[in-house]
Amino acid sequence: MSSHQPDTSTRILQAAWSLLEQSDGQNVRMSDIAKAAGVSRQALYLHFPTRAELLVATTRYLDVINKVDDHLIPSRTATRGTERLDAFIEAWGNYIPEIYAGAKALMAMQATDEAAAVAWSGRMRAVREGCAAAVAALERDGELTPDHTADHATDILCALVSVPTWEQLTREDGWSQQRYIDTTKQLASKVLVSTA
Amino acid sequence: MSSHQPDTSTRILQAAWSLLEQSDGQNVRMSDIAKAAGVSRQALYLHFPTRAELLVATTRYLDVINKVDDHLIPSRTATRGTERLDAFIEAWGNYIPEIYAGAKALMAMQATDEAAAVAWSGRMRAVREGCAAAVAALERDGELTPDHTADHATDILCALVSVPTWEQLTREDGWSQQRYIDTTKQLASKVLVSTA
DNA sequence: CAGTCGCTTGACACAGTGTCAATTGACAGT
DNA sequence: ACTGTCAATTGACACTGTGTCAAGCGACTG
Repeated sequence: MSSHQPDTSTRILQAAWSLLEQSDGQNVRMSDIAKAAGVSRQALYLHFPTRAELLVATTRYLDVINKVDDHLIPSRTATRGTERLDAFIEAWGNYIPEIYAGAKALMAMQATDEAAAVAWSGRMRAVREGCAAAVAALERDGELTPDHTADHATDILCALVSVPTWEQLTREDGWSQQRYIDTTKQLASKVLVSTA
Repeated sequence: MSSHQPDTSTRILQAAWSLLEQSDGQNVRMSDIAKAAGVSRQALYLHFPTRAELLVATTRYLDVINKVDDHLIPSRTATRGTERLDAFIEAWGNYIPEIYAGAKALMAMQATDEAAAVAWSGRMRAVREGCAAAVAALERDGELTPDHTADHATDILCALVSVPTWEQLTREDGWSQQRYIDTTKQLASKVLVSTA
């Protein structure tokens, strides 16, 4: 609603996202984004100090667009620990493809840009909290395997649902999204739940 | 043995590797390598056509230095499927830290450089063959879980022992190499072996 | 003594990021 | 209408890093 034309910052973010999505997060230059947004290259720097910040802002913009919190409601309302684990994997696992292009661009920048590294690890910290909550729910219900401490189990779950793992299984090995979700749920159960 | 001074190509590869190792594969420029090798920057291009090719050559050089085949002997001579699985994880898992810096540099280049992407996926194909062999050994001994086909199980094992997963657990989560190896063996067993 | 091989020197083209200064156009408030 | 301000444009520039090119040089070989 509101204005017919979104403001320039928003148009830039939309253009950035559209290009990132088209090219899986690769080879997106500032000048490309400017052109797509119908704005001069310098205008980008009036709104975002660096390319890294623009990328970060783009992923944040995505969270708003996709109403990421809504995705997580089933996970938070799930009662039993195992249900919660499945709901978390379902929610996050299905969110990965939404943000993959942005994640990839940001991960690629980490190598050279310190700010990008910090930004990305911040976003991953949020996922880790989701993992930790799922593990805590298992532990509360006495379903957590005795093989691992809660911290240790959180590390494992985090690795299982990481973006590179998703990328390898769905992009390189050709798994469907459904197979990815189902199998990840099953692996997490086998590995973390004692009474499975 | 032989000459007191190794030839220029070798000196370049040694210098490249030394710098990659020092900086975990990041921020290593052609000019840095040239300086470290005591050679002009242009000399690098007389021996390797591009930075990507030099990186690839460096990882190949590592395989020779580390006698990668020797590492794999215990894996190939293991008799039972489960032994073989453990031996493979032990061998490859302990080889990852040796090559990590090179892997990281090559993975970072994939984003922009097609040749680097091809080179890296080629090297990963070799790992996949190791995974497939371990899974085949399990299947032969009737120890493979009925939950997955052999192909599917290979995909899972590949993901479990991937470099990004190793990176996350040991570099971000602070796991010791020993814990990484032990836990990965345990996870692989739980997930792939029927009689575990 | 000529040839050639390996390497050096210095210059250059190119792409991409980030910076700067001058300018324009629109939209206030008085 | 006059002034100020704000958003954006234009065009130039610095910087970094890769890759290319041409000329030259020293050592070893026939």
